[in-house]
Amino acid sequence: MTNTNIDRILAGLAEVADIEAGRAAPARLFRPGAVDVRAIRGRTGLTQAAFAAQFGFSAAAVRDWEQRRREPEASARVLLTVIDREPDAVRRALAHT
Amino acid sequence: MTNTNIDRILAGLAEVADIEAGRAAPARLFRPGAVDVRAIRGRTGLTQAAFAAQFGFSAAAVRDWEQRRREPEASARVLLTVIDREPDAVRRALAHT
DNA sequence: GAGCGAAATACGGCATTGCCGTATATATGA
DNA sequence: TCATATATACGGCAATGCCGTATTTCGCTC
Repeated sequence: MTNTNIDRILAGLAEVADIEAGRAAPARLFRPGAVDVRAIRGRTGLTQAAFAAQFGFSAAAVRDWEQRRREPEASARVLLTVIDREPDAVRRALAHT
Repeated sequence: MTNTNIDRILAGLAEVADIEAGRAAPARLFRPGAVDVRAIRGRTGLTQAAFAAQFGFSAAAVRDWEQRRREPEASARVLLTVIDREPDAVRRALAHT
């Protein structure tokens, strides 16, 4: 373990360069940043409770997100994005149950 | 606080009866049960790492789910269901970023 | 069959969220 | 004004998210 950490740093820098040059794929293609839960819900015209019920969230989670007390997990951010952009597809997928 | 707990139990039973009779809506319309992550991923033909990268999960979460070490959150279960049934819609929604 | 690399399994461990419950505030309509 | 629906605020425990790494299994070539 002489210069293993330095090696790792160099490898990391090389990877960043590769990704930026398009020679490699980033670890996570879709990196969901912060989502505006209230805005997304607002577009659906639903109350917090109804929104949670329709899309399988717990009401508590939606509350915490809109109050900015908690940040939605990566999975939740992705789902919220899909709800925002393809709401009918989400409803179709959930209706089957 | 004499019989407040008994009251609550009775109210709960009444609510269950209402829901089963169709007179009331359950707290969560879509209740995503257990999902078979490996099966869903298998249908996509992706490795754990690629699956995670494509849909915004962390590789660690996918690993934990498939090893049945952790159970995916409600949001993740819903997203996995949507991925299974409307994969193109999910890709479309995520491509915009 | 041996050897190799990719993929998956297994697990320790801390930070963070999920989720529940309840009290308070803020509309909105009768 | 009163009542109801909706949203805000927050304490608190259990559970997952996520990272790191060691080990095992799988698929392939030689």
